Amino acid sequence: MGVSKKEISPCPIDVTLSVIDGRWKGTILWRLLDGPMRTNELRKSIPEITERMLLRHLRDMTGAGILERHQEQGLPLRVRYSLTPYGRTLVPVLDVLCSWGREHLKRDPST
Amino acid sequence: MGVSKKEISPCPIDVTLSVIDGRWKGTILWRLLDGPMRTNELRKSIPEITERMLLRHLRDMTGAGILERHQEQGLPLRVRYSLTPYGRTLVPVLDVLCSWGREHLKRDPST
DNA sequence: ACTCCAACTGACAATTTTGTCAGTGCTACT
DNA sequence: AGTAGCACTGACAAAATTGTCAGTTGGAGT
Repeated sequence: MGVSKKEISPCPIDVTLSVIDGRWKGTILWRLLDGPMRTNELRKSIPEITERMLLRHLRDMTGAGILERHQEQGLPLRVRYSLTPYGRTLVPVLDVLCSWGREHLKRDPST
Repeated sequence: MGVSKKEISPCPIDVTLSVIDGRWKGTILWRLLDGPMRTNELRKSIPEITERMLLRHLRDMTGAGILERHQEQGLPLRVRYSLTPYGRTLVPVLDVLCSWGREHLKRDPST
């Protein structure tokens, strides 16, 4: 048998996971699926996260091109984060992760 | 507006990710998509992995119910790992991760 | 007998990821 | 003037994940 492509190329599964993982990235993306949110809204909607980690993950994902930061012009500082068009290409991925997760929870509620 | 379900339940995306992630799990699963493999075959097909880490991830995933260990009866010790029926429910998830990863590589070959 | 291989384990170090805590700049409210 | 909120950063500690290295068991090969 020939040498499969798998042995010479990086694993595409890992490529995707490297964009998506991190303790809170899944949760953040899950929130943003419903639309843009402000920094503080995100923080309040994820009570266990610390501000530090939220910001860190937001920056990671912004750097990866899947989120964008909108700073509303004007008075008090208001920043909204949303999926970029490129980030929206992840929606099917997230949906599939989400539904498998739900099934898994039914099967094994310990998680 | 009411309290969304998101604020009171664990994130199902994270549930899935917790099963799938770890430095080498994606790669291992990718190999096993093509069928059962022996411990050493896996090891050779992933040159950068250490034996220790391979075994550790295999045990994690076996414990999570997505892989199974078959010890062939008999003479030299031969162990094969394969996806369980339950683990096969992950195939669509892995496929989607895989194809997004491939697209991402085209776009951003630095990964 | 000696060496090798396959599968596996344990002690421990290095690295990476998270978390804690304090602090900045700017605006709004009273 | 004092307090509070928002977005954010840096220094550093704690914890989790990976990696290194040596060692075990049992059969096979010479």
